[in-house]
Amino acid sequence: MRKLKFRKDNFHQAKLEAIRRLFMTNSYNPQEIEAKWQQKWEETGLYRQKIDWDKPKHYALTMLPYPSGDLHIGHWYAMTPSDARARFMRMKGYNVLFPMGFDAFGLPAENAAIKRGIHPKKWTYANIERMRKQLRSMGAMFDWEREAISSDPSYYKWTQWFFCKLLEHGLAYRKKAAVDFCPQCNTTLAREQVWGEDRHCERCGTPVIKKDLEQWFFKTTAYAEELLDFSKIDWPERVRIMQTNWIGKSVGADVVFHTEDGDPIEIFTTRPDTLWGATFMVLAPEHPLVEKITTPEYKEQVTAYVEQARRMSDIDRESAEREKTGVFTGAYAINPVNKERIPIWVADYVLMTYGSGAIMAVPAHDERDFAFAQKYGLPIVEVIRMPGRTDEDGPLTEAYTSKTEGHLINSGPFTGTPVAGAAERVTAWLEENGLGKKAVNYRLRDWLISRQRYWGAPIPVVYCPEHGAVPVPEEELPVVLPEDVEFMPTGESPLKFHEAFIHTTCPICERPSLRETDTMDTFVCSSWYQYRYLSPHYDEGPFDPEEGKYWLPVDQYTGGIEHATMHLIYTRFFTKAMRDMGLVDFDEPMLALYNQGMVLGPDGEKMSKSRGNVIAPDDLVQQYGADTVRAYLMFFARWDQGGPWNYDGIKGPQRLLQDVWEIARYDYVPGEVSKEANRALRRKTHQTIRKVTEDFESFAFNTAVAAIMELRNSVLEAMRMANVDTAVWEEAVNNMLLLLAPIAPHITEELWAQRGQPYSIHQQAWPTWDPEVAKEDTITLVVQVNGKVRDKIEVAAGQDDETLKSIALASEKVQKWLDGEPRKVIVVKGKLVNIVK
RNA sequence: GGGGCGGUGGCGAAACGGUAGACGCAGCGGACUUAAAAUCCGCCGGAGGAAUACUCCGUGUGGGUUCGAAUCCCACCCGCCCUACCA
Repeated sequence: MRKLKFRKDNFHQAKLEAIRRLFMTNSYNPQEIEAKWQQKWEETGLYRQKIDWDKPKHYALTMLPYPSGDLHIGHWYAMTPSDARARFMRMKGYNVLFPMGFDAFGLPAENAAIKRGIHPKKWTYANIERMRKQLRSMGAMFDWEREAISSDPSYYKWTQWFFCKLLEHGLAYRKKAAVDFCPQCNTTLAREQVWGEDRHCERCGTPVIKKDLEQWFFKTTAYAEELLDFSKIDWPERVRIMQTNWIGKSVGADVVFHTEDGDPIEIFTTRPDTLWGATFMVLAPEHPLVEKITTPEYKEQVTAYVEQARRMSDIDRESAEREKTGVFTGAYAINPVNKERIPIWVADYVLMTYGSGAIMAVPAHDERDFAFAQKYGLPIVEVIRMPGRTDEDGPLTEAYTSKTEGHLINSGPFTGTPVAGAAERVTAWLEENGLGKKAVNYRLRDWLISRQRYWGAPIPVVYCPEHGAVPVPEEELPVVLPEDVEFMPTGESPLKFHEAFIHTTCPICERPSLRETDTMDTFVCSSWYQYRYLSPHYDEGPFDPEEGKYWLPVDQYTGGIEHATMHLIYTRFFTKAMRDMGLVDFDEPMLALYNQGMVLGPDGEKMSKSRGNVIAPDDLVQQYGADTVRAYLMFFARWDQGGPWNYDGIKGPQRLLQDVWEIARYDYVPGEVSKEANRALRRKTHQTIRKVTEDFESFAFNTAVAAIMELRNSVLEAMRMANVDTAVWEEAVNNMLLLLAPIAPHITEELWAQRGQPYSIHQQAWPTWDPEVAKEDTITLVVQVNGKVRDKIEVAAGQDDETLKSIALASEKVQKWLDGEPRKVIVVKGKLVNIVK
């Protein structure tokens, strides 16, 4: 196709100007129409989402916000594309559930109470009120009648109920352990909430300390193996990798060593094939056997070392760079495979929290053991021979750790066998000889859920002098958080001092007992919120099973990557536990997941109040209207990547909506109609439907908006030239509105109404394209010589390879570059010919 | 140390192994206006050239595979994120 060169048409130019002047009084006023339609949608219950077994369902979920007080642009960035996708699915014919709520327990509320004397409840609910309004201004299709707030007693009753159920099923337990404690927040933390090299608190950044406390745990490790299976969900590889690494599965063997006095010491190793090279053992300072086996002459220094390790912060202790330290206990163990007598040491590089808290040390084939052996002059015995190495090469200068290259030496029956597969063979041999057994260890720890704070769901447990920890019976739930409390400047939980709360009776024997004063980690609340949304007022269970049958599980989840190893593991754990309790009949809470990126400040840095680079959505909505803000957020970058905010960039989408406003209201009168122009506009319309549909499917919102802009450009061209039939014009304009409806719901609704179309545009069927109409009549045949473009020829579409080849060879421009017969000619169907000289 | 993601015009970005830079922003020239804003028309990767003829160079760097590479492979540099004595 020759590109249509349009001449400027003065008549229509003048007409356009006249029309534009007319619109001055009737111009696009987002504030007015947005408020109007938000109200109408609410009045007509347009977004009420009800079970309809005749329609396929789609449960779209976006991560619920914490009610911090103001809706951040990041919330808009997470929610508006999710909303657009949900609207798209609805127009595609799905019955879509798209709920919203608040993760309303948590520390900031309590800190505000301490700092400014406002009660956490008052602070939280005032914030929720404010944020609800802001959320409404987005024009999202949230069904507000399904709103759930985790700090409502009607919600946390069921959080507590889940606690009791987990306890009943052996998935919750209490134990004394050295746990991470944030001195600033005055509470213990889950392992996942301790971040970074300096091991700081996720919330406030203060380095954590270790404390020995009785705490409640959820047994996430019970599902460690199943959590590694992602075969039933379509989640980003990145999240799967992060979870896999976090769970950290290692396969090896448990081997029992014995001290000379016969005390057994169990160790876990991933390298049973190096057993013959174990030249000493190391116990963690906290290991229970340390005290027993230490000989009198070493008692003093061992005790001192253990004391010192206990006092040392995790930062120092767990830093890999630090030089390893340790002390000899005076005791010896017998290596079970070769009966060698090997010394037992205590060193803090061995952690009590992993494996059994004791290791066999094989300095020749483990970097840490090598460094330790060198420092303390312990023997290094090589048992895996590196290919090409001989005895003449002298002692090893570093640990040789390959599991694939080399063969075993000095290893009894295994001497001479290749290292590849040796671990498995040795494990089998250990089992046959009763020396050890195959074992699997996970890095994943059980989830510590106790928090020494007030603003959370109370752990529903009573401590009876007779019966110990007794769960509160279901009919007495919820254990209500008392409101008449006084906040300590230290951050200490006021529950501890609330006499009426603490003192109760044992549910079993009615003896005076004390209530648990710890509350649950807020991640417990958010582990099951997707179920509460189904029926937030239901009071016979956490959710109405009738609703569950229809809506569950979540089909599409969207949210930030930062929850990969926290919320997203916890909620999977919850669902698996719920399945095993018979509450649901599926294995995974969310079938598909998509992670959006982050909007950065205009300076390219993470937005923060202290940097002063925060973009306030309220101001933007005030200035441009919600539709423009939505369109810009979807347009400016790939959704999964995000990027810096750009003040000028928003003008593009603003002009788009402005143009759409004028186009849709334009009283089109055809002038001199050309068949070619008709065909071209229809083609563009149908191509755009195809492009936008595909882009919505794959979350490529930026190119979807770009495609609509292109259609806008074509429609403006037709407006100027007045060279298409009215029917073609109408088709283009109506489809443009339909395609834009999920992105800019207000303006499209308004224009749809103004054009006399039935309410609501959001209930219309998503447009379909006709491949025949969308097809190109001509193609640009690219002709290359040796891979370099030498000509571009417009030819009719659908010609066979031979024809394209002869057209290409006939080109004068191409002939210039040829001398004689080409060696080879490659034809790419309907696209390109490459001539190889 | 390990793992992941990314590096394309002045900027945000497009591009099933097949015309690099769609779409948008900014900029420049022009129209309209007393003027500005808005709007409209045109140009817009770099070099050479009077040129909308044409040629060469261009997707972080260096190699490789291929008729053909931003795209696939190897090595390296830079940026961001996660993880880190896990036996």
